Amino acid sequence: MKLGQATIKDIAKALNVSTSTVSRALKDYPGISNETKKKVKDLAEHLNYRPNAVALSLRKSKSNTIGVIIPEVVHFFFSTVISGIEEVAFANGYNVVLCQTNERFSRELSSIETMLDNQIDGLLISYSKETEDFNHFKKLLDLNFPIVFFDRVPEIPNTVNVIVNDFQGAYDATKHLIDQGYKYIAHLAGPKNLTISKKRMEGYLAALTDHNLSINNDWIFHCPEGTKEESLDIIKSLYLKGGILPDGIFASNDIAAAGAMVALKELGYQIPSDIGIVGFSNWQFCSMIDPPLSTIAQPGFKMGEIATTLLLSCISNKNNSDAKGETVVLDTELLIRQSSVK
Amino acid sequence: MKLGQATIKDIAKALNVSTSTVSRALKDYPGISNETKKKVKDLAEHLNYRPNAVALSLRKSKSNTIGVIIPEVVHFFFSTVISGIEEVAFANGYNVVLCQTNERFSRELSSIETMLDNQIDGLLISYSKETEDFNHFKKLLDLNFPIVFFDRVPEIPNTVNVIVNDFQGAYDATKHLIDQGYKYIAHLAGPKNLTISKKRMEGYLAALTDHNLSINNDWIFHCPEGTKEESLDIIKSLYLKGGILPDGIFASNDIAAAGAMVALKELGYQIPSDIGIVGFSNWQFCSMIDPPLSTIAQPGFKMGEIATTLLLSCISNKNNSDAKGETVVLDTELLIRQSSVK
DNA sequence: TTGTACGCGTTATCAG
DNA sequence: CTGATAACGCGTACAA
Repeated sequence: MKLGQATIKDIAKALNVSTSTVSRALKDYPGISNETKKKVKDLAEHLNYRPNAVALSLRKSKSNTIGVIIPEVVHFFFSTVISGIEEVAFANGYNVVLCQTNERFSRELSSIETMLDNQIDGLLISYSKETEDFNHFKKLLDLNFPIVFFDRVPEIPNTVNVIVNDFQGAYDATKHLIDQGYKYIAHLAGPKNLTISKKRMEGYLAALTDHNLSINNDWIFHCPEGTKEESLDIIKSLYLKGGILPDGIFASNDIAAAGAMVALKELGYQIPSDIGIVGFSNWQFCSMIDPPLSTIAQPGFKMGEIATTLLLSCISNKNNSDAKGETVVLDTELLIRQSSVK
Repeated sequence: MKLGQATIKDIAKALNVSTSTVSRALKDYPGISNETKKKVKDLAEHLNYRPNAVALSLRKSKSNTIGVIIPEVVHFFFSTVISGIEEVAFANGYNVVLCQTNERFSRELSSIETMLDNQIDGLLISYSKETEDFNHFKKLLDLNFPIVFFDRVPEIPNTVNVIVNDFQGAYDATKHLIDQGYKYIAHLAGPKNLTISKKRMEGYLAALTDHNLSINNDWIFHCPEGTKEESLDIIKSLYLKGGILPDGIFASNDIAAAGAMVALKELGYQIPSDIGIVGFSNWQFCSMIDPPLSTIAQPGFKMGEIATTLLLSCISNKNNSDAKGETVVLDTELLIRQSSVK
């Protein structure tokens, strides 16, 4: 909207100079007399002049804005990443526009379109669960448009990615359960088409194998929704079936772990004495529930910072075309709480 | 950045017509032959033409973008509000730029400035804990700039606000504790300068008074931080002091309630049999902790929807100047879980 | 039915 | 040291 904001033109008119003079004076360009410079600056301050960012974008074909696309804000990990992104972006004079896809592919597509219409200089994205086709990314990458993927990264060559070591995190979690004496460990896995789900599953399997524990495919459950209810139902029906049952659960996310915990408690099991549980992400509630949930902490803030730093450097190096792909892998941390300590 | 995107000019050149013809053809203006219209549209589609939103903003002095300022994304309530905002905004062709202040006044100021530089059409804001001076809002309001306040609203006449009935929510929570037989009810209050804190306190006090319970000022604690640790410390030191102690706690937010719960459990109290607890906001963890936490649910999504609807109508009615203030009050809902049921 | 010219706010370039 | 001009991409009043 129009705020009656003073423009460079207004200043020029008031001072009887040209707009170019005003522009130069304001930016301390060489070759402006101190006198006019002072006059201009004083008036600008007095009128509370602020350059119109839209006009600048148009003129310079650069908006100083980056787009961020995430699945959901109501998600501890992602909201932490956002904070990291904002910090670095603001510190470097960049603005952030944010869209959540609500895990829907169509929303992802339309968000990207809109952001491009608005001339964003680059894109940070963690794609939706529904996204199985990466052509919308490839098209942009072919045009040399700066994109950094974080957490959920596509299998496309030469992209710039920031991820956590999901394999290692899952391995650590599972090994920890094993070290605690749990021998029959089930896994609540994430959505099938996400690499993070696969890596976590692999870490889980590797830990079992490395410790000579057998793998039971009936104890690996996919949780496409990721809701508490989903895992609650899964675990309940598993334990109600009877037979040989797991004495440990590694869940690929905390919500699923919490659901499992509720289910087990309702069935009368004691945690951690009967069954040990470890989650993934370190949501705030982990330390609040009973027993407190052991989990794998992901450095979300740091991920946001790094992803943004990388993106900004992509943006400035866009000419030096030889853009090799790059994947930064951040370490996770096993947080041992009571849910897994016998 | 420049994406090699086709412009209206490119189409015009390719078709040997003027840019105005192209412009008109694309928008189905009257007075364009069907023939050229078709040619233009076909080529536009073929080139994947999309209008440059920045140029449009400049031309029309309208960006179709609204700014949203909140204290923190990592906050269940606010992230829910964001979803509501996005829904309505997108449905009406508006974009959303988001900034979090991290509860800092300086960040609030700078975010607003930046957003104005980017020509946002209106602002949705829930201000920071540190904000005690509202001049930055007043200035904009005087210029007739569209602002809608939500949840945390300033005491300025004739503003447009969306809030929940904090008084009633707090009253319901406290009354519920009383109905359950708790007689000595403490209050963990929010930051002093927020109206929501005051209202919740008032609701708490009114419920006590209405039920002939005495008010004990030593049992009212302010929690400026709102962290778990803060309330944990407060409650621990209270109960370690001994003497007559509360048998009920109404916390003005769930995190504080959770902290209190941890403290009490560590001290060996049973919840809810010894002490009943009710929180405020209905974070996801409420149903996961043990015992599940009774709380007051706030309709965050709806608040976002309504606030945005109001803002958009402010934006379109900016001429019909007689803008009276308006405050929409949404109902809360008492969710009774085990933490408060004797 | 179509084209010309201008302006939105800014800066880069070229002249003076 | 300063000014005029063009351009970024688009829409529109006016002219033809």
